[in-house]
Amino acid sequence: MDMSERKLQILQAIILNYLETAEPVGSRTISRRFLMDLSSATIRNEMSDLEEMGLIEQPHTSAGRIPSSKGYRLYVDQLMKRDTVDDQQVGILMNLLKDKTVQLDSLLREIGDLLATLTKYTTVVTMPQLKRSKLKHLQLMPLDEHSAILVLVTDGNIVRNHVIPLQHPMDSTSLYKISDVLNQELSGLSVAQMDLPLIQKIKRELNVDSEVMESLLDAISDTLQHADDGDVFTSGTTNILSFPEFSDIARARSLMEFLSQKDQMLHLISTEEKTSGPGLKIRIGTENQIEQLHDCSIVTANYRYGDRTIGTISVVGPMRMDYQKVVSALEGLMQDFPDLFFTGGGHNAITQEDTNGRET
Amino acid sequence: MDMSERKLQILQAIILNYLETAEPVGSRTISRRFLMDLSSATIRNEMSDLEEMGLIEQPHTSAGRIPSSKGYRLYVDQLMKRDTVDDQQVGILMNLLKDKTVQLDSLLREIGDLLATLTKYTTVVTMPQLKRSKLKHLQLMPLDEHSAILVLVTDGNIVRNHVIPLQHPMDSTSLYKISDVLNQELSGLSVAQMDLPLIQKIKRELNVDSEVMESLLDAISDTLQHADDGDVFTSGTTNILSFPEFSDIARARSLMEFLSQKDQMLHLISTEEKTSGPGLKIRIGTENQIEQLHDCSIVTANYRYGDRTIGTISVVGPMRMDYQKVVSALEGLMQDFPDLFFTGGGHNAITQEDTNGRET
DNA sequence: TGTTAGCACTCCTCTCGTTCGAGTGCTAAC
DNA sequence: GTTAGCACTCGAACGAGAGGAGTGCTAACA
Repeated sequence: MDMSERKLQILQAIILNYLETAEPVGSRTISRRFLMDLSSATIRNEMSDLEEMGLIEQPHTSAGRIPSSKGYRLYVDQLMKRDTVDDQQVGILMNLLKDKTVQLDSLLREIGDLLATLTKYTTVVTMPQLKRSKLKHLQLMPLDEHSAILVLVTDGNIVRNHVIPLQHPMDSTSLYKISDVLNQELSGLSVAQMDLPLIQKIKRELNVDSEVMESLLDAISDTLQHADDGDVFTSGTTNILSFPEFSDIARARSLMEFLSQKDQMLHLISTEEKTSGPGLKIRIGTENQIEQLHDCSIVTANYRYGDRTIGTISVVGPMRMDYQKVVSALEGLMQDFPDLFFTGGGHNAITQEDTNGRET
Repeated sequence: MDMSERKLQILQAIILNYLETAEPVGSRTISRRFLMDLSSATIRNEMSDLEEMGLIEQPHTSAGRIPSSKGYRLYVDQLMKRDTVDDQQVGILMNLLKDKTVQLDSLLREIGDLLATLTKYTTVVTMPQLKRSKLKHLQLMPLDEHSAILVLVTDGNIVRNHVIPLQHPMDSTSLYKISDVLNQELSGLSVAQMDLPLIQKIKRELNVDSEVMESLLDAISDTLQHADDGDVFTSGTTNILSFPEFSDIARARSLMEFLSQKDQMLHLISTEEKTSGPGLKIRIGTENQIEQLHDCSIVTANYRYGDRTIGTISVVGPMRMDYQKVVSALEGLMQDFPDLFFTGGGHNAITQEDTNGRET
């Protein structure tokens, strides 16, 4: 079956109306609100075709139609207007953040909050993983007799700190001295590179013989190896409760619990990250592998440091979500923070990994 | 009307049964399940009295009774068993945390998570405020040409960091030197004490004349003054969705949104903090000032550093909550971390501020 | 005097049938 | 190709009625 211009108009009308009302859309509604020069009967025929193509579906016989995952996919890829980026509030608010020298993690948090309030959906931000970050500066600080604090400044001015156990008390002067040496040896390297062999090498080079020093180095290396805090920041989860598709409390609960399980989210989104190019990535309904997300859509942007992707910012909402608004917001964000995003792709940058959706 | 032993038994039976079922309790149920030697008619008479005393209430004429705020208050103050503390799982799990030298804030987070999973309610932990904390150690670290990082270690090994703008680039050696001086001057003081006059004094003492130095000190003082991050950590919010009293999604939403507004929570709980003594504090239903919490109860423990209260750990649940379990869990916690809590009060430490509840 | 059986009454909840209306598919006419 | 008309479907809304849990009151009993 071929795809006429009119069919596309009708599909778009259904999507628009369903976005507003969250109720199945009937032929009459479209005839009155969108295509006044056509009768409902004509539209009925076209809708029948659209259903056969798998772009819309019928909850039950005597109901209107709702868009399917495939329908939304077509809308997002071909129909959606992509040029209204900057007359959003985004720009104004973003500018507030832009000027300050900030730490990447708090910037990301603020962006997450902002996107959640702006879109009224839920945002999920994966924080940069320590292991993949490069060390800028390192500093040992005295804490008490049994421990010191190791402060790490990495890419994007993120500050992390860990308690390091001490075999024997050490004063701040010696801690400073060690810090200096370690800085020379380690800064510029990624944390993942700071493995045992490297530490051994440092030990040899420094001709470390004192037991104290040796145990300290071991403790540091141990801490770095085990510090894998792929943190996830979520904002706007309560927005979920205002969508009619989640008026069933069990559904709402299952989704919210899923979103609050950091490890799961991390796993989910980090698999996405690998597959996607510079632009936005949209996953619609059943395109999501995970059961709980089958009636949700996720729009994801990767953020970078230098030329490496180091994390993602996602907006999660019902499949019915206002894709245009979400995409605009994210693209506005990407324009406003060119240092944080790849900006190669431009308009046609929306990518889709593989169409292994499970529509009928 | 006088309060017979039997009336208390009946009240307790109602509370117990309502905790389990979340449904109004009838006289017949009590006669069968709790007081088999009394007929339902007798119990009806007693229940009528209890209602007149305002301890229980009737949702509608032909329904059973549910406990009122006042009823729960009496239960908590007089009836509840208080001795089964340590056969809980608490102890075992807590021990995992106890050994390590940890930072207070992450310890509190873990405690919050633990209490939420243990009680199946929601926990709210207010983090120590920077202003009220004492400085242990301070360190400036180079970041880039325009900024340095100020790392503060305070009471409880909490590490905070702030970006400090620099007028001119400074190398790490000079930053170390300044750190040393500031450490001598400031460590041991509370952050609130580090106000402008003190900074001025330091400037004079150091005979600071260089513009660079002066602007740096100003920036530090400015940062400290404006850093008021009374953070709130919440865990187990989704548990709310499993209580029948919040099966109405609007109610659930209103509560969850309230709990996620950090500033509001902070305000709410910090007013509690002032009024309460060493032990646990329980606020039941309408005893809460805030509308959204009128059918919730909150059990709060203050935690301390040295002899100052610096924050609170609260469990929030429906008014029907299992007070005994929650109190046990919190008291177990307090026993396991004697450094973190005042342990003067002991058993009768539950306090109540003022009985301005609004029961009929 | 306290306890209990009995009974009328209330009122919520559940179920079932009915109606209503939105929407469809099909057919025939334009 | 478009449209009017019509029969049909099916969910949502409504109301009546049954059922049941629970109460309060009264009268009898120990």
